Amino acid sequence: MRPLIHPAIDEIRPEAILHALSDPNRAAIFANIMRAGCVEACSAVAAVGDRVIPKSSLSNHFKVLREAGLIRSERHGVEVRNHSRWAEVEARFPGLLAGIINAYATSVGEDPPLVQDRAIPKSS
Amino acid sequence: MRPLIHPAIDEIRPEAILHALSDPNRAAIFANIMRAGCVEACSAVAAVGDRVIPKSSLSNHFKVLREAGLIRSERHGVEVRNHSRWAEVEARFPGLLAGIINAYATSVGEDPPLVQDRAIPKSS
DNA sequence: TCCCATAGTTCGGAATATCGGAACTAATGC
DNA sequence: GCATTAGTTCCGATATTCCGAACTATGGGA
Repeated sequence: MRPLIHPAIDEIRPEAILHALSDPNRAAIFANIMRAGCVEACSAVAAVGDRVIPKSSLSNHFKVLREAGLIRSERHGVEVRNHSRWAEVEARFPGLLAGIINAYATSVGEDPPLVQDRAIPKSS
Repeated sequence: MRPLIHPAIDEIRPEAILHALSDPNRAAIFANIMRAGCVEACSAVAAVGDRVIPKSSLSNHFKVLREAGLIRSERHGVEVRNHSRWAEVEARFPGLLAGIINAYATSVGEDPPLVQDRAIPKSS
């Protein structure tokens, strides 16, 4: 299990961000990470829309978001916590993420790609 | 040779735009269409950066941009003229295209994906 | 009208990427 | 030790991309 890889802020490329967010599932996960106080475990995502996502696919989605520079992932014991890197990305590419997230929000009227949270087990 | 297909403005989806522009070649072509007075023939693109693009690939790039709703293509005799649909897309997804184009422009310092125009033959 | 040149599309196969089930690792608790 | 939970990795099936070659469509001569 190799360590989690994060690009430095000046290594982040627009094409990687666009590719990562061109998948509506990943865009929904990323939007959710920002809404949910910037922390979301992989296991907190059960489904996007009405489609259940297998965990190998979820793991890969988080990897793509991470390696695009959109999130920062840290292992905490057995789980991984994901933080949005919005502020860093916004500083480097002003308006990029807002434009994308707003565009998805605009098109939600026709096709809501909302993340359905899995009930988090007795973690308190 | 089937007719050129353009989505209606309310059929344009953010994921299609992001996918289309997540390819630096296509992003460079699109940026060039906007810079060059919103008209550019397929044959006017010879290369992006130092990489020559075969015309079957170019044809496909224009198709992806067109079907994402980013450009409008019209046949004029033997050639095709491409117009940016910036204004329409901006009206539906404010800030999206500006954010993307600016992001690529920002990262140009490290890796310029500029379109090299082919000399247009005696077309006047 | 026939022929040619030009602009662009379509075909098809190789290379590449994505998806997801099954097996695996790593941490924690009993 | 064994079980459970969280997540990753492996790998085969499927889908996508790339690009050379063949094709189509238009316009312009002779």
